[in-house]
Amino acid sequence: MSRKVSLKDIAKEVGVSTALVSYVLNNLKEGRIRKEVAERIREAARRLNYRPNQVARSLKTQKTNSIGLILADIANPFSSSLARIIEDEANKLAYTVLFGSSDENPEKFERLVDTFLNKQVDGLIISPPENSETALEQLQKQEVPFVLLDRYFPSLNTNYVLLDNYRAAHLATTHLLTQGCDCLGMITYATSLAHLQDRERGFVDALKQSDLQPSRALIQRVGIDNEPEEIGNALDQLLSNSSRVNGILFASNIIAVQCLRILNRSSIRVPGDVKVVCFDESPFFDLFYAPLTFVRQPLRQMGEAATRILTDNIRGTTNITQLQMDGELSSTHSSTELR
Amino acid sequence: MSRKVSLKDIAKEVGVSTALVSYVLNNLKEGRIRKEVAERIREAARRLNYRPNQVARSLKTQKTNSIGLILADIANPFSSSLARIIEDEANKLAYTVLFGSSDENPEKFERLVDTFLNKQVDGLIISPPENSETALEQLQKQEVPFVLLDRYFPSLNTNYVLLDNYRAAHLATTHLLTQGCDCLGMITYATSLAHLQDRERGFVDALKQSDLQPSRALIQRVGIDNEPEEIGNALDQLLSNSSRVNGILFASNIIAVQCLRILNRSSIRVPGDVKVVCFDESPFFDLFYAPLTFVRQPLRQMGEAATRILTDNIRGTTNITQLQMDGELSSTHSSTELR
DNA sequence: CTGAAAGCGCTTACAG
DNA sequence: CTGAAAGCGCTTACAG
Repeated sequence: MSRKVSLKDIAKEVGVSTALVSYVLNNLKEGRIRKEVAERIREAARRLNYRPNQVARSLKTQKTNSIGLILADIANPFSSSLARIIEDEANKLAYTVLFGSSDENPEKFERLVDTFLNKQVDGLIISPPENSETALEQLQKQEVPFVLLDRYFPSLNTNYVLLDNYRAAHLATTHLLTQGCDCLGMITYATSLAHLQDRERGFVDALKQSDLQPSRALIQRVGIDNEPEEIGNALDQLLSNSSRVNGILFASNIIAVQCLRILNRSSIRVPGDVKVVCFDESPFFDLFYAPLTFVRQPLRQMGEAATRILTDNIRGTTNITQLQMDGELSSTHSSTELR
Repeated sequence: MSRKVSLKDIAKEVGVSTALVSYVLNNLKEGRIRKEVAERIREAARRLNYRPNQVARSLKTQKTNSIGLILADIANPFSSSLARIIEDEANKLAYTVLFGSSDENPEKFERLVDTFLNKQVDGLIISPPENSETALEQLQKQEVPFVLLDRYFPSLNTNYVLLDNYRAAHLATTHLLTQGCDCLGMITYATSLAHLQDRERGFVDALKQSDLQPSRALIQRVGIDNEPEEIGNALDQLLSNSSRVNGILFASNIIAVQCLRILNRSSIRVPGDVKVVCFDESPFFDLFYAPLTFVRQPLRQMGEAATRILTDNIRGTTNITQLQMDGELSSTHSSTELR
């Protein structure tokens, strides 16, 4: 690459100090620099195609204006939707975002954190995997600004922004009951992650508290790596003769899609034979022949809040913000359009 | 944040120069440093929780080991799948990735390029919007390593990796013809983007060259911003009485989903009333009641190739690589599983 | 085997 | 209004 032009080059060109060039290009000391000199500096910068080296600036200012975003898997539509919202909000606040996928693997997660911190990101937005508490405590000890997104650890007093999963699951379950289901099933994950346990508790409590107590309720748990076979087996269990459920709550959109495709193939009709409610929304739910009911997470609010809380922390705020937002029950064929 | 520990702190602690510390921690001059000293340095680094400051390193080495990824919209599953593949490949090659969405807007695109270059990324992977040729020529002039992904400009001699869209569309169209469609439609974008024009040419040429010439063939073009209404109108046009098509090629998965949902609601049966082939794959296609045929792009090969070509260029290669990869016609209910 | 020193490209307190 | 100079935290040619 042809040598890049630096402040020094401009200074030489114009015949002033680099300090002055820096002031002018950063619009500092506005009134205190001769208009004429300022203009010559700007002109030279333009002419030489000057590009401020943010790396040098970062080294000096100890700020990179970049944040790290760690999700389970950016290829998951739920994650990429959040990523997009965070990107927009971060850009608005003059931050760039680095991203990484943890694959639910705490070691990989720690490696990502390490890489990002070495790159001197100003803070992190994290959807943490299981068993990452220690790593997060480490971050707290090092006073790295971060906010958890979508997930949290009750044992840790950190910033977080997530759905009120208990209420959402409660709502979804009650919906199934009022739709007349008397034998309910849930397919969720075998995990210690609190947000998923909240969904399970919401399911169970809704059943307990309802007058419409189902004759049976079954919970199937699959691995968080979403093995299609395992999900298929879970569904089979719920639909087997001995436990024929007529209402199912799916704890994620991936579980939902996997199960709906199986229902398609087995010609089990929704909602005729079995009613379902899914967690998370997807524009693709519209492909299903019947309207699907799902818990819509307020993704935009969540992403924006997480980004704002993070940047506030970066800029010095020390208070901890914990947000549980309400989801709403929605249904395709009435939902917002895909873009 | 409690002051960070630097090389200097370790040097002081151990009683050696920072140079030595640097050598040891970078595993340089292996044989030429006393084992005992090296061990003491490593131990101190560990004990003090030393974190190498990549910003300082980058300033000195003129390499950031990060690449910028610019897509149309990271929230689009097609984009996020590519992003994930690129992330993995980049990590393997010791690069971190920054991302940005252009929203098909050339001004926004240029801003992103600018931001990334100011951050001194070592190179860019770009899915360029319309009218970004000048910006790309600029990059060439500045000798910034970059590779185009999914899209290209025939007028520009740049690296690129993309589907052979002409052949893929040809294949898809021929498929519809052999399925007995005698009145074909295509819904694509009104755009100068070459990869989409290639799809259109493939469609048209397949018709011309076939013995199974359809009685009519219609092309509807919608804006690249995917206005649902516009897509709906396009579909209406194809299905209106005067031009009742029985086979449609959708130029993107977004167009496909939008149209399939409308077909769902209008109770027009696929493939009974109309057969369709979609571009791009989506795990969610499985939600559709009937098997869907689609052009599967070799995303993994594309993402990996783009990343490798870029890093090769960063490391000094100067040759230009242009790859058009073959897509294959695939169908849900037989495709790989969703994870 | 090891160290002193320059320098990457900025910012910014200080001095005038 | 403007400049000289230190310093951010590294790397690395050079010298010994």
